[in-house]
Amino acid sequence: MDELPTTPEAANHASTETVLKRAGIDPTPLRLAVIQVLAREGRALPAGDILALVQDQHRANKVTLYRILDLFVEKGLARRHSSGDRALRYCLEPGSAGRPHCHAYCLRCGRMECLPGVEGVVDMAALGPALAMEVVAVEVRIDGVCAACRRKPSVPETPVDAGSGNS
Amino acid sequence: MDELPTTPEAANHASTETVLKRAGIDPTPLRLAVIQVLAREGRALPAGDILALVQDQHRANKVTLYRILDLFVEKGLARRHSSGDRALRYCLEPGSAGRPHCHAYCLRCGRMECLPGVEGVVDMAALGPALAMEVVAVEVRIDGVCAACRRKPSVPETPVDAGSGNS
DNA sequence: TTCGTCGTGCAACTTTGTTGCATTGCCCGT
DNA sequence: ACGGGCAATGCAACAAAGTTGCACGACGAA
Ligand SMILES: [Mn+2]
Ligand SMILES: [Mn+2]
Ligand SMILES: [Zn+2]
Ligand SMILES: [Zn+2]
Repeated sequence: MDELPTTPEAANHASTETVLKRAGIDPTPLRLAVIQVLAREGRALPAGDILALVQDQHRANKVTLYRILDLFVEKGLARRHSSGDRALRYCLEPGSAGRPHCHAYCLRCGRMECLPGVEGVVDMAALGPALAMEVVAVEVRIDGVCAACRRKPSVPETPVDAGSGNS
Repeated sequence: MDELPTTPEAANHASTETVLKRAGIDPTPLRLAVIQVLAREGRALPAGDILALVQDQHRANKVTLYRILDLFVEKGLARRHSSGDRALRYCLEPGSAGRPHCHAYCLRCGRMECLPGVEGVVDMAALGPALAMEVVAVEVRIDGVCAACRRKPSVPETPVDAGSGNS
């Protein structure tokens, strides 16, 4: 089953199907399209953006998309994060390893990049009082202005539409 | 110079007014009620909760509340945080120091407690790639189950049809 | 076939927050 | 006192993101 794919496209399709199956998820065309969008973009996207990208190839409904995203999160395939704006964002586990990771959110363009895992970044011991709680997850988000945006004139343009040139 | 009252109670009328004035905010009755609720609760509250608490004493409209909260955030009096559910939460700077701090969010009861500052908790150097961004804020949230909730039966309300005389 | 489940779609709804505009009270210059 | 701004508040309508209820077609098991 570890055949070398001949093209990146084929690799993407073949391996995402395998990923879904191994997670116990029936690899329907729509689910494949969703996971491929997430894999291709490699960062945390709001559902609206995912829908727009998926719809480039597939007719799709937002309710179904939300259900697919919930399923991915439930099965540990994807993670859901909040960005401080109103929309939650979804990303794959980078490297398909199941480790939680930090994010960087650009307040100007709305891009949310995945960063290394939280291990070594957060010193849980320094949070004394927090340890009164049974920890389930640790969210770390760096808000700021990304390199690309800093290079651009700081035009007070339309603020953060969470859109990335799609649709 | 910035002597805080020795008791939290004393803080509740005389000093909240001073805090507002020093922040350049006209201390209207409604604004005083809002900051007093935040000071009294000492944790991060969603706007809906703040409105309910304020309305115990004061007739108030949600639009005005949102505008007051925006103003507090803009003037650096309060902070806005996301909790993973879709309501943003507001808290005062603990100790009236202007330092950002971490939070603990209970997934069961929804309480969001303020924790110590992020200094000493997050190792920014460990985030290599993130440093491509000009950092504006660092959000750290610990999700889990708080001590109080862990003590309670894990299922608050289950539609189990045990023989309790319900037909 | 008949049945049940699964994946999807659509409309209506809920929650959270925002916009537009009216009203009220206050300060300020006349 | 008068009148014009202006700040603070309120109300209704709106908007974005997500959820619920229900229907429908596909498909496989009985
Ligand atoms: Mn991520
Ligand atoms: Mn706080
Ligand atoms: Zn950017
Ligand atoms: Zn709790």
